[in-house]
Amino acid sequence: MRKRVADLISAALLVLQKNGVIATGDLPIFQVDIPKIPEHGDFATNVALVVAKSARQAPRQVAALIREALNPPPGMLARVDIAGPGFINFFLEDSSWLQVLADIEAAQGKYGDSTMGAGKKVQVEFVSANPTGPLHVGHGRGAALGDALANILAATGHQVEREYYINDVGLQMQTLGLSLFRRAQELQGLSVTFPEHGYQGDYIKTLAQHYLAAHGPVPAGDPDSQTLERCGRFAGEAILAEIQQDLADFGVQFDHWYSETRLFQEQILDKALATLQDQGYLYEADGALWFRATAFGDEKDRVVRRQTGVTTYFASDIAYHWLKFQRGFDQVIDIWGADHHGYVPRLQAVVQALGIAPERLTVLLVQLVSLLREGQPVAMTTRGGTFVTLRQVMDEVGKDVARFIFLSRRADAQLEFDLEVAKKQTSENPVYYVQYAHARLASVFRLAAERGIAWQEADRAVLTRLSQPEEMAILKVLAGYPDVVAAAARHLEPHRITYYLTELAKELHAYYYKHRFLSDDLELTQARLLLVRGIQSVLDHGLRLLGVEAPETM
RNA sequence: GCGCCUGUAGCUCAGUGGGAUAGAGCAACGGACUUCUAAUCCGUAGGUCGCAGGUUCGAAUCCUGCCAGGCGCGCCA
Repeated sequence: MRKRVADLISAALLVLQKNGVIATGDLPIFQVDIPKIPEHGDFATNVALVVAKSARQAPRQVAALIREALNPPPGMLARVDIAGPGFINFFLEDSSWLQVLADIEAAQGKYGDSTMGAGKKVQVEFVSANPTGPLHVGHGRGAALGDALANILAATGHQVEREYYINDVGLQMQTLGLSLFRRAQELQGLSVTFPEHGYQGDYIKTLAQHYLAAHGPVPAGDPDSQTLERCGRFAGEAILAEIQQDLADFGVQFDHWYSETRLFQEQILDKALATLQDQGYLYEADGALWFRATAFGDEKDRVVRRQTGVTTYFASDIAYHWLKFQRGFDQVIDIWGADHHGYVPRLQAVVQALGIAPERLTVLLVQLVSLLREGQPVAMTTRGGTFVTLRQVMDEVGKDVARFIFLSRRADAQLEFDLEVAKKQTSENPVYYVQYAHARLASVFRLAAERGIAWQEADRAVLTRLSQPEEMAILKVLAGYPDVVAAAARHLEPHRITYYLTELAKELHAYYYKHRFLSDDLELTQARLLLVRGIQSVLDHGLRLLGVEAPETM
């Protein structure tokens, strides 16, 4: 609907260009907004304010000329006002909003989808937690965000792949192996000193039991390298399996689980570093190999291969991102915890050094989640092993609640998650508000079916029975949905969907309270069923994007 | 010390590439169930948009400085 108005204005501007009122050339960029106040119409544009300067006339005069030049189809516009400093306010005929319901019906459950990303291949890499411990709430937020984002990008026509990068190489795996080894020794009654930087969570003890059951007793003293590696691999694989189960239960399906090990096995690291070498961005100093990150604005150069000859984690990331673009993604989105933000400039530097346009890599930083219980912070230390896992949160409040709360904030704002509030099945908990709207409608349709009410196509004759203010308000909200999805995709902000759904649910609840849908007036009943079916369709679509269930009953 | 994020109602947060009188939920207060699901609805009250400058027709939004909170600044991952 907004687009129809914008097109109308563009056409008018072309007329004015031809008449020499405004400068020829590209059309100026103007906005068509939905005003906050009804008195300002259904849509308002600032076009006259934008054009006024080049036309060398007062904005209100320009606005009048534009209004003259408008050529709307019959029955579309009720009124066009010029207001304030030169805004043009459009008031649509009520009946023109009814088109929305026909649009929804025609889309067959896909109203909100678009083709804006057609032909674009996008990778969303998220969670990617190291397989050294269970997923915690912070990972849950990243999971909800990445998954919803991927859904939204897919709905807007992008070709999307979800990927999880497994850091299963390096020092941390040795530390993990040693932690397991020492716990195993403890279980055998040997007295040990636990490694200072070891993983202390209880889950390591459990894994040690499993290890002993599978491989038999461990020797006293320090492990040889083979044993250490076996312990590390055992723990890593077991933890990864658990992570995969957690994510599956959280409703997240990855297309690829990419192991860092492959970067070595398939010589990808060598190829990527060779590319940088060819470009002249690598140099030797102090016995190490460095990447010249300062050439692209990073604050210092970064080591790629240590004095010891072992490559760094950063080197793996160079290779991994080189590979991502080799794999043909137009857009690569990484979702990281905000504590890694210092890492962004060097990775952006790598992308540029590889000759890739920097805007093709987007790193989304997810701020941390602080967990509360009854308003009191829940203590969390990462290494110490006292943290709340995603599994615990899922068990306690449910997947849908957790996802909805995670998606009810901008990613770059810190999130407070109160377990007690999330557990309440009350209005303090917005997810139920939206789900309830959907279930309520399902209930209405069940009853309508029982009463044998005939369905009706969304044709004009029936729909003109919709004339109540609540009905007009709903139509306008429904008309805005495609814009919301598109904006969520453009800005990579799923929370826009969350807010929209809450608003739509509010419209439904108010409408439901005030008017009966099923009445003796068959035509009116059919019209209202069409309207609320449109609502249900959009609620369902939006909740699906968020990865939250749309229940039939509650 | 340097860098990134944040600062909007009592609380948690929205605020659409600068727009007209800054919004929602919760909490508070007052109302509404013989009805298609009250997990709902209606109403009241509540804000110097952290502070100070600047840019312009117009700033919560852009720029600069300051203040406060969070997170980073390894040849760790």
